[in-house]
Amino acid sequence: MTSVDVARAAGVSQSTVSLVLSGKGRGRISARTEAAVRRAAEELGYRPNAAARALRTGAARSVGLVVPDVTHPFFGETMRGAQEAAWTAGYAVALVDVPLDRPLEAPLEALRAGPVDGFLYFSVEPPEWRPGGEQVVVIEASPDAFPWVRLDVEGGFDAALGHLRELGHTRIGHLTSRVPYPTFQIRTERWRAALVGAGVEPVDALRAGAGFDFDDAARAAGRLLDAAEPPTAIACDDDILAGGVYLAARERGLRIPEDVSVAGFDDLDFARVLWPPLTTVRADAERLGAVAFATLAAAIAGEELEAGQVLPVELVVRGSTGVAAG
Amino acid sequence: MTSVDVARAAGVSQSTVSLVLSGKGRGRISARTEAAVRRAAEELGYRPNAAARALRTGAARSVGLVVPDVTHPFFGETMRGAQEAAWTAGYAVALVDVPLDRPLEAPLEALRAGPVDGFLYFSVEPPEWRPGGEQVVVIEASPDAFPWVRLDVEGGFDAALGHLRELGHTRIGHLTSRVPYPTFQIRTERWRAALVGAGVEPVDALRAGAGFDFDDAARAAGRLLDAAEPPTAIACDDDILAGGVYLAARERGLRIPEDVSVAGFDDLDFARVLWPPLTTVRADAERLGAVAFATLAAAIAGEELEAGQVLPVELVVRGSTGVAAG
DNA sequence: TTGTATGCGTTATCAG
DNA sequence: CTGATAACGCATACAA
Repeated sequence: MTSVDVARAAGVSQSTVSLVLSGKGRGRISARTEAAVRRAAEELGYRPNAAARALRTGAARSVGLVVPDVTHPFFGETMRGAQEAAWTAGYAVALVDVPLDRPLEAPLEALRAGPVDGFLYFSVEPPEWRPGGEQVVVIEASPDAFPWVRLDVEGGFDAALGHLRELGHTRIGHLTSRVPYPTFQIRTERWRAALVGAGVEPVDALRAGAGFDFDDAARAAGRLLDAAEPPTAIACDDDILAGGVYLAARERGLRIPEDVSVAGFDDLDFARVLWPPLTTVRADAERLGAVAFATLAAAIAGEELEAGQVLPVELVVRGSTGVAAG
Repeated sequence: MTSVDVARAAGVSQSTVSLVLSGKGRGRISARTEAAVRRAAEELGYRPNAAARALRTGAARSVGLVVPDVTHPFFGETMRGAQEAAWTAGYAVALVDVPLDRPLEAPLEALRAGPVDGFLYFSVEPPEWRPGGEQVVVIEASPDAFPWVRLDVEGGFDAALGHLRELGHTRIGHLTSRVPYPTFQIRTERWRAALVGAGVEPVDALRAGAGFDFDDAARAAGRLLDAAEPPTAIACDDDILAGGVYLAARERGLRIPEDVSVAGFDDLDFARVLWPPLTTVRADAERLGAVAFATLAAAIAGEELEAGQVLPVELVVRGSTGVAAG
């Protein structure tokens, strides 16, 4: 079933078929011929061969989506936003899930061979080289060298920290991601600033790093809570980490928020189901993904674009934060 | 950067390059020539053009992954398993997120044009037609007509129900998915059977359906709990639905498990962070995905394969289930 | 307004 | 053992 078959059925040449179906025949092909071609294509169930088209045009109309953890709900939402935007723009989406502790190169290698016109890196640092002509947009990662989209992490974390300070907390702990990415480094900076502002030394005993799983986060939170002078509140880089604090507090018989306040980041769905419901910073992950794709599409189309975009976030106060004890 | 460039650099013909790099030169190409070709390819950073190869061979070495909800952690894990298996087999993975209330055809149409050699349908009913020669494997959906992989839902749900009955529960409610898929219909059948076995009529007042989000699940659970004769335990089709029961119970001042026991299905990560931790049925979603891909790969390779596979699950008893009150 | 001819980069057949 | 050469299906410059 190729354009040649359609041409034969419609009694025209192959190039006419191509012209008609690509829409580039506008005004050059007679209405009758056009109708005949369309009908033949329809009847035969013709669909253009993507490989041939890609070979000929040099564009695959598909983009690669690189995420560090498909199972993290935040990425799930971001992926949904990106993939929905991509599909409506006629782009397919290739998924690449690369755990951060594994080399990127291998899986990407395959895609760089042509199946993909560009990459969306979600919280993953793109490799240095750019051998092919693929476009790249980074989301929540280092903005150097590539167009980027990110959340207003400063504003969000400041809001959470400010909320905690208003409740009288000064010894605020920070449960941080072990991934050394800018988005998390920003959080650490704001945390330091907030503590200094509160007249408290941002000592290492008030910080602990963990991966994005509840058990690891619980262990790290435990170290914070077991310290000689434990924090009265813990600001977390992420809701998953905050979940770890719940686990650690529970093990130690500590009540939230009476004994320790907890604030998260992302507003994942499960945050509301926790008890008490988690105070967190809401981010529109789906929009983040959609904007990222739009940026990439513009780059692929060769359009001029702003270097970066910052999306707003919003503090959501729920039950896990309360006035500082004593 | 094409094979022609490599040929020129190595001082051989283009077809020799192809032979060497595809490994089909085994024993026909001299070691010296082979080395020269490989070195030239290496130095030039040559990588075969995927579109050209796909056009020539008719195989894209990529598969489509169709899921109803990328943000659901269960699909996240399944996708991870499938995509990891795919990458190690040299296949790329195209992601298609199709909410169940939306038509499948549009997004699939694009992929059927050739970029994809086969489809993995996760909890999505594949469309009837199979115009192209793509292979299809269905996961947790109707097994008719296609090879399938699924979880031992019967065994898992029976275990949960049996556990509840051992605790003395007879009026067991069922919070079910609104999606009319076999995997959920099976749960409903087992629930009916269990109630009948306990001498209780499986009336409609003991059943409620919801979508996979906490709010909707909470509303449905509320209807169960507000009934004249509410259930003393609720078996849920899924952990998200179980989360809804937590929300509904909390709103009504009911304690889990003292006033109502709750059992989930899937063992999503957040199940342990709930309070009390959720009793649920653990499913190895990652393996499900990996097995599904392996099945699809076999089908693409034209191998004979067993019609279906059932993967085991395991009951995990935690704090959300207790002895029946009264 | 339509048709002819060409090439995109590969693989694979067939001579040499 | 290696090199011409012919497709694969499409888009497009150019000719008619």
